[in-house]
Amino acid sequence: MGAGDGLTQVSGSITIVRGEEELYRRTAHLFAAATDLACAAAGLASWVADHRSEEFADAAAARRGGKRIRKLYPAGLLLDSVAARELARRRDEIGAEIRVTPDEINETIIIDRRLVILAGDRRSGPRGYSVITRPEVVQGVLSLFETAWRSATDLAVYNARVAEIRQIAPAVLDLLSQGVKDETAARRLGLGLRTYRRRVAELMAALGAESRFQAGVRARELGLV
Amino acid sequence: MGAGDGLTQVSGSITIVRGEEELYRRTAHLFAAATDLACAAAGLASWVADHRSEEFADAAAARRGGKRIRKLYPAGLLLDSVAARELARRRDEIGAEIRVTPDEINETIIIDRRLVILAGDRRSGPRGYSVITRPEVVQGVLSLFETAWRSATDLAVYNARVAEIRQIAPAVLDLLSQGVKDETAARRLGLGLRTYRRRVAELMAALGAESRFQAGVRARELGLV
DNA sequence: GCGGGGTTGGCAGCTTGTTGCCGTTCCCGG
DNA sequence: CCGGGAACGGCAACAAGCTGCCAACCCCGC
Repeated sequence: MGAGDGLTQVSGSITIVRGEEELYRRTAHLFAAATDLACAAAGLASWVADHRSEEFADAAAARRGGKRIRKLYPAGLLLDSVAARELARRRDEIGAEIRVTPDEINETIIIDRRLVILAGDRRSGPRGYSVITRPEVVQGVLSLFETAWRSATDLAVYNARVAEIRQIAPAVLDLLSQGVKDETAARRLGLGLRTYRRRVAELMAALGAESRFQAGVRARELGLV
Repeated sequence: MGAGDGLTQVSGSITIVRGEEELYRRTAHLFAAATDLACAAAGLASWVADHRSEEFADAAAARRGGKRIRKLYPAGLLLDSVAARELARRRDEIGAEIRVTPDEINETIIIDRRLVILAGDRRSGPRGYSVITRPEVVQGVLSLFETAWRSATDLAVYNARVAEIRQIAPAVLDLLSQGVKDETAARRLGLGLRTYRRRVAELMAALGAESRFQAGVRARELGLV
């Protein structure tokens, strides 16, 4: 069943594509023609997040034609100034509306409200992508995206909000990832313990984490540590 | 100063090489000719860990010639059965002596006790590798490696030790990375709280982590979550 | 100078996490 | 059956983490 060509056909309206090159081959024309694109990305560098920005430079140039591009990213990305700048660049050069959320994101692309690409588990081998055109599924995913979009925060707004914590984030995250206890870390940074813990709580909020283990996973995932 | 060819010459005996392809190009002959190889790897998939296993298949075939290959890996890798099997394969097919340690590892390769390759920070752009022949530095790094090697545990021994925790590790790690509290997690796994916490403590020991944040970072780093 | 707003840091109460202790249970070997 | 060893799970003591409270301080505008 197509085991050799990186493609698995599951049903008439759900297709599993293995690997990003194959996905690109099959979907490039859809992106080029799309007038409405919605993406939820787990990070800065994934295919979902970045997929061939050149096409979107083209799309941006055609923005007068009514193309709409929306991208949803993890809020934690803005703890890193390089990533923050890159997101702003994507917004400005590509004309994408960008919002961020501390909630965990399932990597998703929705094209013209009628085709959905879901990224599979990243852990095992070449990544699988589900390409779905079944209307009920598309509507369901779109509904979830809209909900997430509505509760997300505009890039510029959130960026301003975390500008200050971003200054201290690397130091705090570094100490946390070394297993340093709060009292020691606070002393090293010349902060009171209460203030250090405030900083940690702010970082955890941005990472959308409810435990320190989860925060560690998230921080590593986003390349912050 | 070679900015265009992926190579930066720092001094007569310390060379910075940018990117793994370039590093391979410059060192392949050294690996082929090496009779003593010592590697400390941060994970399963990094260049340091895996660098062209074909060459070592050759090396294994030539084992009668007196080649010695030692590899040091993070103990946490053995929490994953796929990784555990892969390490055993590398030991058996390549004839490498493999030990594991819970301590944090700096990615290092030592060739014939006279050349050292240190992997640089993985966070920014193409990875830099320092190729060092300066004897004092080589001896220093070698000394550190020997110390780590001595305190490390043989693969088979550690593997047997964690075989049982490995069964439950995925479930525990999954719950931890979702931010689930201990009491809830224990109930979900049908364990008493004290036993769940024993499991968590064992996982943290294998990960060499002293805080849950650090454990989360390590677990993610090793691809366990 | 005064008032308002925001931040800091110590304190305290509470929750969560860490680990020793010990009785209970199970398994295995003699 | 008995004894020994290991694991489980409840309990408790303690440490670490979370967060509200509030006084003190700083900055800014009027």
